[in-house]
Amino acid sequence: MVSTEKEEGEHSAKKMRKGLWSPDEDERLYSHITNYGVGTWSSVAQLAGLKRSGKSCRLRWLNYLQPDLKREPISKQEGDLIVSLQKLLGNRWSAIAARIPGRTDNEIKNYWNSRIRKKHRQRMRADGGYQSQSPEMGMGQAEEKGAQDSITDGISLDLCGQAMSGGQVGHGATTSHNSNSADHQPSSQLPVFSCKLAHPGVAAQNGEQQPSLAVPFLKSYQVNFAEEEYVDFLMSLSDDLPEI
DNA sequence: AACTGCACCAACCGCCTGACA
DNA sequence: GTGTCAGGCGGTTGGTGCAGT
Repeated sequence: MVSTEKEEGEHSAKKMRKGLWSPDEDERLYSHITNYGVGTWSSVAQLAGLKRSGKSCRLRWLNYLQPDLKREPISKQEGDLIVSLQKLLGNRWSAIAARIPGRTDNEIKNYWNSRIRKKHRQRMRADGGYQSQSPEMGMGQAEEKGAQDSITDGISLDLCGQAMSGGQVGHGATTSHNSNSADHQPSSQLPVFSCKLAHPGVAAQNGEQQPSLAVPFLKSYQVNFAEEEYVDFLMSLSDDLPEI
């Protein structure tokens, strides 16, 4: 676990501290960055008096200390958006995070991985599972593929109406525009998916640097789909996406 | 009460890329 | 053209808390 200051002192002065951040370290890093900015991360670590690598400081700032981070758990709407964007962009967590304000790539990655595990376990229980896999496989390719299938199913079932800043993905019943509820629609009715999903295509095509969070959405689509067309539409968007 | 399995989360590791000398 | 360094990214690991047995 986290070594104490005394233990640190007993080691080489140059030895980098690892493990969980203490409140004091957080305070040092936060006040340094808010007062002086970042500059280079290695200098931040040095100037803030932290025995941490620049990488570690950067990670702590981006994933925890940044003032504009959301603290509440990922909502169902955000989860749906993550699923949709993962389908679209693959495991490019930073690209996905750039489209979900207040969320970090690490947070999204953790959410995704736990979701994959959950879906996969449900599937294993349901149909006897992938018995050819070794138990220590972890999140190997075969396991992930099985889980991906489940998640594709989840896209068509779980999406619900919610305005996001820049991107919207939602669905309502075919015969009704009342889609405010986050509950699943009855499966007896074919749902219609509405999708307003934006991406930075224009800027990238012009060779401009992709903005991180400030202006992530420069082009949008707003269409309605039957359920079986929805995933195809998301996939087709990927052809229009620039390499990010 | 003790144990076990699971979910969640924070952080590290290794690799890649771009900037710069 | 090449080497070095810092930053960024995705994958993975380890710790913690909670629920179930």
